[in-house]
Amino acid sequence: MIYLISENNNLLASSKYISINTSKSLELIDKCVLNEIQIDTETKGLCPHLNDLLTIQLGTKNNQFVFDLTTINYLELINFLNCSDKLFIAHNIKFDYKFLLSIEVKLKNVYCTQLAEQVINNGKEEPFNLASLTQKYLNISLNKDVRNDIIINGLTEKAVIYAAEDVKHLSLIKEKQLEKVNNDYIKHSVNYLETINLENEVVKVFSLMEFNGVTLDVEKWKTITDKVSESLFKVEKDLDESVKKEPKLNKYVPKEKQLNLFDFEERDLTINWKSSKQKLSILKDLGLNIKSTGAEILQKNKKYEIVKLLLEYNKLSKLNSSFGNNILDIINKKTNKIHPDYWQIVETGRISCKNPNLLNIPSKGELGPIIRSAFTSKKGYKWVGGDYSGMELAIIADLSKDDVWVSALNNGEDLHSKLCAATFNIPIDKVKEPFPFNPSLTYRDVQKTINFGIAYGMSEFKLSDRLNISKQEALDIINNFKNNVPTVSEFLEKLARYGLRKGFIITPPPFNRIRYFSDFNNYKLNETNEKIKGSIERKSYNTPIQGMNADIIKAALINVQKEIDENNWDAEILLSVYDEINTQCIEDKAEEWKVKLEEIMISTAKTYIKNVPIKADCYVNDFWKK
DNA sequence: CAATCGTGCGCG
DNA sequence: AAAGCGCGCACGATTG
Repeated sequence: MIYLISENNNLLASSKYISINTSKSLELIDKCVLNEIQIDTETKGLCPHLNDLLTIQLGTKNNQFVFDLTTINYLELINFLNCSDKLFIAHNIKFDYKFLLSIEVKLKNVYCTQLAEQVINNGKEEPFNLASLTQKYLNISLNKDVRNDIIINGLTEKAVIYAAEDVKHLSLIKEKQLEKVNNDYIKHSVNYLETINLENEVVKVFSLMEFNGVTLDVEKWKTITDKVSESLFKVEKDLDESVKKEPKLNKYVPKEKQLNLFDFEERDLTINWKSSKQKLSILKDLGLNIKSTGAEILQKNKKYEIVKLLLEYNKLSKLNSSFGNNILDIINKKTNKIHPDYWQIVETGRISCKNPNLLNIPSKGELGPIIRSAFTSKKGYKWVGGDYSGMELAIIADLSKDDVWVSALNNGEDLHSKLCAATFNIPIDKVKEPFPFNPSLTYRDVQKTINFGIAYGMSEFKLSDRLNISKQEALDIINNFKNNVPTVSEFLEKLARYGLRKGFIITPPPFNRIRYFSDFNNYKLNETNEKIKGSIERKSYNTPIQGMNADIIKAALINVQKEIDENNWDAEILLSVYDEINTQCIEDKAEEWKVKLEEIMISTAKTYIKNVPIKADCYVNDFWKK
C-alpha cells in the first residue's frame, strides 16, 4: 500500500494510494516497521546546497510512505528521522544523506545497497546501479524514466507511484547480499561483512565532508596561478629560442621567420610544447635515442639545454593546467566552498576524489606547499591536520612479522638505514655515502626505492632503469635484499600464490576486504602469459598492504567523527588524503583538539596493527600544511 | 564535430 | 615499455 503525505490538492483524490497526515503516517510506520526501513529522496538536482529536496520516501516491502516536502510541514518527520534507531537502507545513500543534512537530519544507522554491492563484487566488472540489482536479485525491472519527470512537472500521480517503488525492494536486496556474503564465507572462508559495516559507517563521514566542503583562499590561489603561468610563458620563449639556435632543429623554424628581423609577434614558432608527439620528434632530431618523453627519460638527458628547459616547462605546464584557475569554477555559488565528490571504494579499498580531485593537490617541490596553503580553515577556526608516518612499512612489518623490520621499528631505528646496511653489507654510518654506480644517490636512497618498490613487485628492469645501473647489478641488489629479509619475501610470495590460485586477494583481518582480479579468467586460459601473471602477482602483493592502510584510515575517520559528535567538539573533518586527516576546529580549542585527533588516529591504528608502534603527527595551523 | 584513446604527471 | 601499486585530469591525436 502506498501512502501519500501531501497538501497538494491535485494529488489527493487518487485511488492508487491513500492520503494521510504526517502524524498518522509516522504512527503507522512505527507500528509496521520492526528494525529496518528503506529510504529514498527525490530532489530538484544534484547539489544539496543549490537544489531543493522534493520528497522523502520511507518504506517496507508492503507499505510505502511518500512525503511531499514542498507542501507539508515536515518538522515532525525531521524529528522522527533524527531520533530513530532503526536501520535506514538506501541505494547510494551518500546522495540522500547530504540532502537530509540540508534539512538538518542525521540518520544514526544506515545500510547502502550500492556500497555493499561494490564490496561484494569488488574488482568484478558488474554493474551496481539500483535497476541492475533489482533485476539481478529479484528479477524485477525498474523504470527509471520518471525521475526527470519530477524535476520538470513536480509531483504527479505517476511520480508518487514511482517514488514509492524505489523503497520497496531494498530490504530484500540487502537480504540477498548478506546471503551472498555468507555463501562466500562458506565457500572461500572469506568473511567481508566487517568491510560492509565499515563502509556503511564511514559513508556518513564522507557525506558530511562533501556537504561541508573546504574553503579555498581565492586571492591567494590566483596569485599563485598567475606566477605559474608567467613562468610558463618565459620558459616557452626560452625553448623557442634554443630551437632557433640549434642548427639540427632548423626545420622547425619557418624560412620567413628566420629572415624576419622585425618580428613583433609574441611567438614566432608554431611548436606546441604540450604535444608529446612534437616533443619526441624534436628530441629525436636533436640526436636523442628515446622512445618517450616522460620525466624519467628526460632526467637522464639533462646535458641538453632543451631537455633541461623542457623538464621545467612540463612541471609548470602541469601545474598551470591541472591546478590552475579551473578550480575556481567549481566553487559553490552558495557556500563559496569546494564540495568534491568522493568515490568511496576503489579496488584496493582506498577512496578516490573528483570535481576537483583533492587527493592530488601538489605538495612537493618549491610550489607544492604554497599551493596547499591556499586551502584554509574558516574564520575563527584553525586547520588541525595530521598524518600517519610510515604506515605501509608498519603494515609490512606487522603482517610479515619479519624480525629485522619488526625490531627496527620497535627499537625506533631508521628502517631504511638498517636494511640498507644489510643489503649492501656496509656499516650503518656509511649509508648516506654516495652509491658508487650512481653517485647522485646515496645507498640509503637506493634502499628506499627498494623498500617501497620491491614490496610491490618491482623487477630488476625497473630498478636498473631507475638507478641507472645494469640489470645484473639490480638483480644482485634485489637478491641481497631478499636474503636479508627472507620473511618479508616469503610473506609476499605467499600472497602472490594465493592470488594466482584463487583469482582474488583479501586484506588482513578483521576487515577481509575482497578484491577479485578481472583478468583471472584470461590467466587461466593461458597460464604462461607472463604479462597477466605478473600483473596478478603484483596486485596480490600490493592490495593487502594498500588496502589495510585504507581500512584503517576509514576506521580512524569513523572514530574521529564519533568523538566530535559525542563530545560536541566545534570541529569538522575537512578532507582525508590517503594517510592524512584534516579538520578545522574553533580557535580556542584547537590545541586540545590536536592532541585528541592524534590520540584517536594512533589508538585506532593500534587496534589493527599490534606488532609495531604507530606514529601520527598532527599540527595546528591556519591552512593546509605538508 | 563529438567521442574515445594515448601520454604524461599530480598525489599517496 | 611488459616488467612497482592505486587513482583523476588535461591535452593532443585519432576515430567515426
